Amino acid sequence: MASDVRFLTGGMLGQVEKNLYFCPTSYIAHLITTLMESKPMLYNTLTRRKEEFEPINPPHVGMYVCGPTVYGDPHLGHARPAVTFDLLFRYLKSLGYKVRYVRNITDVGHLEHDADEGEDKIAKKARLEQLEPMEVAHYYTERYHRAMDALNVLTPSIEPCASGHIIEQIEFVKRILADGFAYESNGSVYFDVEAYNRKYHYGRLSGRNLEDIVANTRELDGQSDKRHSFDFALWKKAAPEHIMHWPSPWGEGFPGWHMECSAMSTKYLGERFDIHGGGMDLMFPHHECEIAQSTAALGHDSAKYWVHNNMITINGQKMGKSLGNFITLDELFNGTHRLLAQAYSPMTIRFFVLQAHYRSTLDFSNEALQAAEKGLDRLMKGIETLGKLTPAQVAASTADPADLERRCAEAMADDLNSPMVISALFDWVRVVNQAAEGQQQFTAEDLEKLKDIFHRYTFDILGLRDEKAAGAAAGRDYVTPLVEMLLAERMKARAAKDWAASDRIRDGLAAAGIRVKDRKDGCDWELE
RNA sequence: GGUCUGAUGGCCGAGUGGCUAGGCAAAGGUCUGCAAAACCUUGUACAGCGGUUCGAAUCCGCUUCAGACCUCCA
Repeated sequence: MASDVRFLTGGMLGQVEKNLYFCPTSYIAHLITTLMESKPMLYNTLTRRKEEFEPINPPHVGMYVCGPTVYGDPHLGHARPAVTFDLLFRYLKSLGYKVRYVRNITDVGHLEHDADEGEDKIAKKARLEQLEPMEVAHYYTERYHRAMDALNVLTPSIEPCASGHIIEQIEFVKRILADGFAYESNGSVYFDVEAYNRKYHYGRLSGRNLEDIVANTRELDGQSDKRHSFDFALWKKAAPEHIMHWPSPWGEGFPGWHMECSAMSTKYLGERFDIHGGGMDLMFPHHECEIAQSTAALGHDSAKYWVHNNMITINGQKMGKSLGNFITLDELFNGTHRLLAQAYSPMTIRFFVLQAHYRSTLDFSNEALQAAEKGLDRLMKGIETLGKLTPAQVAASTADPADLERRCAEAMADDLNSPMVISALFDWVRVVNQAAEGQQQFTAEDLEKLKDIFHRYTFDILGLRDEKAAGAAAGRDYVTPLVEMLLAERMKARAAKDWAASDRIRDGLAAAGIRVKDRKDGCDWELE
């Protein structure tokens, strides 16, 4: 396949042309092979450009993604990073990498309103519902897992929770203190941003510098233990009413929010790892602080590529808990929300997310979801049709499946362009449908190739699932004999031009949720 | 106010110097006894104004509008 020049993109061809004049044929072949094996491109927030993805330690890839804070039901916003990084996880695995994917569960340390004065989110929920904090965390972690299963999001390799890594976090804080980038104050430990900024650059991920941050951070009112308003907590002293606290060298307390990610990514992926992901809204301050913490403790960068997914919006505004405009995944699946015209299946949601590029905002609307639902249906039906195609007795196929493979591979390699993959698949659904009508022919070999490509990209990489087929399979087996019998009767009636009887059977089946599809040679049927 | 993104046809949404993205919706046609399904055909869409260029939706400048972050958020 590497010798096929059609696989080359414009830029590649340019390089080939430049060298064409001086090179022996074998070298050109080598060049083409090399270019064909060029690495996928991934947008790195740190450099603000697409970069070739090269793992630090191939074939191993370490990926850390910020997971949910488990104090509420998972909503549509959570589906975006989950699906995005599931796509990346699946894609990297399909390329042959051995990926260790760590996605954390935040069950302590995440404060409301103000990073230093607010109440812990889990603890607040526990207080309001009179539950043990661990009950709250467990309940919503379960809910999250169920939603992720429904969305066909693969379980990460490791899913550590913050409360289970207090010791590691304390050790991490000690390292930062020892390196002189933190200070203890009244039982709490704060990161010394100024000291850090003298040696490194605080704000480089989010494109800020300390002066901007100083100018835009409100002044301390004198009540705080912090030296500067922009310093952030590594360890917080627990107030007497606080219900979640652990012993530490600085007294009873709990870790700062940003600490868990630094400690757990280092523990499971090492001091240097490949990918760190999360929502764009976490860039500042969370990821910025994480970089500062890790760099302060380790003396160097920890993550090589920072990947951020954009937000899902509703009426152009970010969908979020704090704005109160979010729709939970359960509500979506059941259609129980005032903004929903109907229920949407988990695969519709997944497809909806995948139809937009992960770095673009994606606007929620019933129209958009309904379009996704129908589009997904078309794709699934196309794959079903493909499964029923029979090879033609021809020397060559009328279309080359390699075209689909190339388009899908190029799209994925170009910063996970799932919309382009879907677009290519749709183009080929048309080809498949044409083949079913006898307007295209495929050799047995090409047919197998085509099936493999469709399955690999649709199911393995995009992670879609044919819900209808799966759900209908059992019911279909059950009703098949009866339906076949009725359809045989209908065929007889049609042969006798008894249209009334024919339509009576068809209408009856339709009422039972069975749609009859007439073909030239007989008929087919499907469950609605 | 600071930093950063974006504005694409009825809707969603790719693309980013010359070549049809795609889906949904709509219209016409083919097939059919009629439907359904499928297929074919149909949309001079790139916020506005300038500039660069043989050529701009794509690059540059300005304007308008929208959004994100700067306090917790995926």
